[in-house]
Amino acid sequence: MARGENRDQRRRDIAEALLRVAAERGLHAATMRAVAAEAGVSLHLVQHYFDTKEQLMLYALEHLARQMAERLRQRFAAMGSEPRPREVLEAVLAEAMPTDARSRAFHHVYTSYVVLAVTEPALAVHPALAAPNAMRDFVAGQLSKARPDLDAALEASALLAMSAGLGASVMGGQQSPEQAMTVLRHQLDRLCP
Amino acid sequence: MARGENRDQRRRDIAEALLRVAAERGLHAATMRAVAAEAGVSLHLVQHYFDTKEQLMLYALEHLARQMAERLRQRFAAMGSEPRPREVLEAVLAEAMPTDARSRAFHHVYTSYVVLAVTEPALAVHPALAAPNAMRDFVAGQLSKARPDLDAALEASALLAMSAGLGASVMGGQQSPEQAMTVLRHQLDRLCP
DNA sequence: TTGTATCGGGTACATTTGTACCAAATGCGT
DNA sequence: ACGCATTTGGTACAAATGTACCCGATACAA
Repeated sequence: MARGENRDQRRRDIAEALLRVAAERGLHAATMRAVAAEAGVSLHLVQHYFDTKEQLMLYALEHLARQMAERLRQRFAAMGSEPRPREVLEAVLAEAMPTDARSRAFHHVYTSYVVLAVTEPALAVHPALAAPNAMRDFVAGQLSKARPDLDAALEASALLAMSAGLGASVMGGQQSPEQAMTVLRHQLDRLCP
Repeated sequence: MARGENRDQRRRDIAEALLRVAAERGLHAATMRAVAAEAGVSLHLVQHYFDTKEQLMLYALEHLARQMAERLRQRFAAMGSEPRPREVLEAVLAEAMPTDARSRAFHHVYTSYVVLAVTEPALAVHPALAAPNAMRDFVAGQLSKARPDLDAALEASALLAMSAGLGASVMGGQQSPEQAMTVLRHQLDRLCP
């Protein structure tokens, strides 16, 4: 039996259990015991696969980033071979919106990590939290392709900030996902007619 | 001696101690003992003025909202009697940007509360977390005054979302406050020429 | 078969946290 | 001066949490 693969699968299972607990009860509720119970394993097993809680937290964050990247990949694959920039941008920004339970959970946990990173240096340096930078460059590239006349970096920052802010307000229940998407599309209309 | 006033002052002192701890070490680090130590009083005193930790948390949130409202009032007072909408909007949105240590602390703690509210119903219903709604109405009013031709509610949502998102990215260190303000002013230029 | 390393489970322990209880001190009216 | 209510302080306690330790079981190598 390939023990290595099995080990990685176990680690993923446990990390996903942590993300489920964090999504439903908050990241502070993701204790070692709660994660073990959610994963259906013993406390010692969690300790066995992750020597310390910090390692588990970091691994779960990486797993979260992997899931996000995978979902984006699927969105791109669903589009044609030469999609229009406007189409790409709308897909990316829609993915960043908490519409269903899964994306709500993602937003909640990711924001929890971001807040935690403010006071935890070990988290702050983690590459997964630099994802917005890569996203900004990508959006800027698409924008400059569609509208070479405007300041792509600036507009990309504005667009992503608006997307993040709208996502937060949807999470807070201040507006519905549809309203948020309307606002976002309105901004997109200005940029990519 | 007016004991009532003294009592309120004490409660404010303790609440501010909680906000300081939360800003520097995270809201999860704001334990009863940590707050007492920060306030320079005994643990029992904190218990005396706030029967339970939840009450302390709620009161501190209200105090945070009061401080924010006070700062906004000062910004308005510093402007002329009949300020131009563009001026008002820029002041409001600048206040929402984490430029100095104080506004950084405010952003950090407020976001911590928002994240907590996702899983804590007692917090979710708190009026202080509905502040963005009032802010949106206010911004929409200023916008419609300057540009009656556009959809004020929609543009206000967009502007506030962008402001919140930019604030978050400044907190995360992805860009400087100056860069964020540049982006924000660019959007304002589009709306209020 | 025997030894050994990995996987799995249960229990124990020191620390921390919210809360409760009991004692001293201080201010005020009588 | 005395009694009483309020304020302040110290200690105690049950629950939870991260971590460490000990004991089987199982699969592979010699």
